[in-house]
Amino acid sequence: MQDQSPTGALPGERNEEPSQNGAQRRSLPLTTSREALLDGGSDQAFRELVHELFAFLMRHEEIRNGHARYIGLKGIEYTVLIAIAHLGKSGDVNIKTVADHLHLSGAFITTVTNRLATKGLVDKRPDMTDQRRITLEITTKAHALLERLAPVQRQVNDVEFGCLDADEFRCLLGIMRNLVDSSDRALALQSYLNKTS
Amino acid sequence: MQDQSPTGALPGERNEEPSQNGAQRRSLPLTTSREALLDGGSDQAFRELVHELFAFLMRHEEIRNGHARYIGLKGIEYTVLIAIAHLGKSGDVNIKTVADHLHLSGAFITTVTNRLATKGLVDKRPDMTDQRRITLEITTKAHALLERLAPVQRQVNDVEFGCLDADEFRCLLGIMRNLVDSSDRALALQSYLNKTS
DNA sequence: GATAATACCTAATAATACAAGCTTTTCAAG
DNA sequence: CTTGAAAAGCTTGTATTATTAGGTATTATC
Repeated sequence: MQDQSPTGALPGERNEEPSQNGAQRRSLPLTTSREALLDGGSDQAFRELVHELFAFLMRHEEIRNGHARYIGLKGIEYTVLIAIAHLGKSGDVNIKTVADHLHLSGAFITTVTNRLATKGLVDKRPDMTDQRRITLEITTKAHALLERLAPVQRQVNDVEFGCLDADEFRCLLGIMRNLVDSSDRALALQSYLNKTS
Repeated sequence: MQDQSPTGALPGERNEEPSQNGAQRRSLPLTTSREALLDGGSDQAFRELVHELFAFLMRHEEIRNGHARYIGLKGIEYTVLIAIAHLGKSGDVNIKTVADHLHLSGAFITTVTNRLATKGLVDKRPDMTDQRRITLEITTKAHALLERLAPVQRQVNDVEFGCLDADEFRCLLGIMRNLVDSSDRALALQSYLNKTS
């Protein structure tokens, strides 16, 4: 699938200098110690998961960029826009809400939402009860843009997630909900370990 | 969890201008049409999956950056380094192999691997059978670096993926393998649709 | 050989994201 | 009241990340 060794020639000629070739063939240290993730003491499958995760992640991001491009936005602008719409379903949305959800800095969300406001896609109103805050809402114009995108987006999403049946979908959703929380804990641990080094 | 509306005050005052507030409360268009991903005709759960996916993705990337920082590398340098080690298990690795796997441009992989080579972490040797190609290998020094990282990495990974039991792990790995392929197909469809616009 | 295609490199450029410092507002303590 | 700390958001400057364009060398095809 990766077009590995497309030369297909002279297989016997590899590794003529074994002294140079030792490092990466040697076994790498374990990257998890959890029983459930190890298979006969090997973390091979876990490593593969991590790599597949990254590979999917990059492709998914590129698909997002494509959706964005279709309606004249940068990838990150599209991401912030739909995050505002998404978070808006369960309460008022402000800069910090979005920043926390997307795990980006508040300063960055400020600049992106300003760009979106200039384009008339996001409405920034001061919060009634706390004048420091800005309430973010997507506009009717943004809604129309998302309507225009939807037909294409549906087709692409149907292919991207075409491999999922209903059970796998439920399974994946449950796992992802948990992974977000456990990742936050892992980040906290990591920063603690780095501090005490 | 998101510190939504921490003011906790005057809940009755929201939405005093309903005319401004219509857009984001209105129902958004469906983003998938697959039966298996819809729940009573609603794509709400699917949307949530997409958002959880992104949220996890950002946290996972930050954890990677932390691993990288621990051994004095940039996030992308660490990523490329372990990709070379990973791909090296199933054949020779060259610039294009890595670029395809990570879905980055060959030019970018060139600059990153050059940086890694300067640091003595990657060995770039011309391929025996095709002199245009460069065979990439991680060095003994890089191996030692990864050994040093491993103890910390294990602890952090154990927490990050602490929510997975053996069944969920198997399930997730299977799904991810499929998702990488289906994403590639989705990207192809997207670029086709954009061309015919 | 001539031509096309591929692999890689370099340089210039663009997109992305953050840190530091600032203003304003809120809230709690005096 | 008022004073000070903390929080929200904005501005500016900068670092990182990644691509595109243009170029060379090599291989494969006719």
